[in-house]
Amino acid sequence: MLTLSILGFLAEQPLHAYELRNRISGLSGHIRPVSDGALYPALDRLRRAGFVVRHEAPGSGATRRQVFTLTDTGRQEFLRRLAEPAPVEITDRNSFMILLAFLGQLANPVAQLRVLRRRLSFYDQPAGYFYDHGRPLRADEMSDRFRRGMLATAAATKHADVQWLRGVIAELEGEITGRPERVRKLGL
Amino acid sequence: MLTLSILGFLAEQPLHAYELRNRISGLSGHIRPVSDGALYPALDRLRRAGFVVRHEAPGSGATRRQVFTLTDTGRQEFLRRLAEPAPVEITDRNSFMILLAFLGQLANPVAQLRVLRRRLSFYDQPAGYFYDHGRPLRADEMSDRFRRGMLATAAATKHADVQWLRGVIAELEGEITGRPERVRKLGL
DNA sequence: GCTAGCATGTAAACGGTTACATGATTAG
DNA sequence: CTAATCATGTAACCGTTTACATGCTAGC
Repeated sequence: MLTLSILGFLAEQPLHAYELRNRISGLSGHIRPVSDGALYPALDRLRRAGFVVRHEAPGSGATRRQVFTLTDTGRQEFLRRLAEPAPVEITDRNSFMILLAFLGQLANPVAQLRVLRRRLSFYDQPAGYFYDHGRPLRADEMSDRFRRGMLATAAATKHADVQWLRGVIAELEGEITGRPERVRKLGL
Repeated sequence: MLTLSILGFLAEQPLHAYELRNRISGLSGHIRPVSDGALYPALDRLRRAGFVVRHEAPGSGATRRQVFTLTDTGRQEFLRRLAEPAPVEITDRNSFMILLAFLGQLANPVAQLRVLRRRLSFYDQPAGYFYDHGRPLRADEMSDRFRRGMLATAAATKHADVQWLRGVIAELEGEITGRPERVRKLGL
């Protein structure tokens, strides 16, 4: 996920590591700030893989900035990862949010729809959290108030997510079917 | 977090690794099933640390089960980790949910309250996700619909969490102040 | 006959956390 | 004068993922 965040921000504009760190930390709501020990090696892996190139620039302080720019293959890799996310990037909400932050960079709305529909279909399968003899327990069967709270807040989150997903999917579908019609009309 | 889940389930009853795996996977809503390569080494670390003991039992199939039982020091460690969670276990929602799943095992409601209040106070600080020249952008200032969606669903989640936290905190506070009064009344 | 479930493990590779190391500038 | 911010990095340690390895039983 760190790698995708780096590629995503660099796809917008070249940035140096320090600025990347701030943006990535902001992306998670400062819940889990990136550590330098993760960021600098990650940038070097990307450089060795040929996805970014590095060049020096003066900093606002004394230390010179190492500015990273996405290469063409880096951009291809980024778009591929956006369009074909791994299963965990769909199921894990934190990971999906990072995907969502950069989904707008996927130029094709059909590709955007594919990702959003995968997330929505994941929500189709009901998620039972606790089991008694293999049977998932319903909220009202649970004696523990904290576990009931888990289920209640999870349900609220799911509801909000599904509502939004349905809305944005309908919006995109309208734009896709709407556009060719208009083009046809204008063309005639 | 894997370690806390293991300790939590073993605090309820002795279990073998396979059963633990099922419960831990269920706990996350099957979003991120535990891999054997994480579970078995984790159990062995706990055994070497003296937090669990292992003994054999017949399985339903051919392979014999390795049943793990929490030791007294293991239970102490578990309760300590529940009562004094690391910062990331408060800020990261996934981690906090695991904490919540076992918070009922903390016998003292005052200790439970301390944990819940820490989570609530984390929500006090506003979370800006994207920045423009250092200034956090509001949802209506953002041109990207997916990023607006991120903020919207995050706000809904936060709202549900805060509502629930306030409710359960008030409930616990009532029980704490209520109980001694009744005891006093009965005592007189 | 085959797949799914039950049941336990190991090893290599990878990536992240924590701590260490350095040094200039700016605001209180 | 001191803390925060800017700015870049390294090294040890730790835990997770992924892939490999084995073998029985029950249901289709």
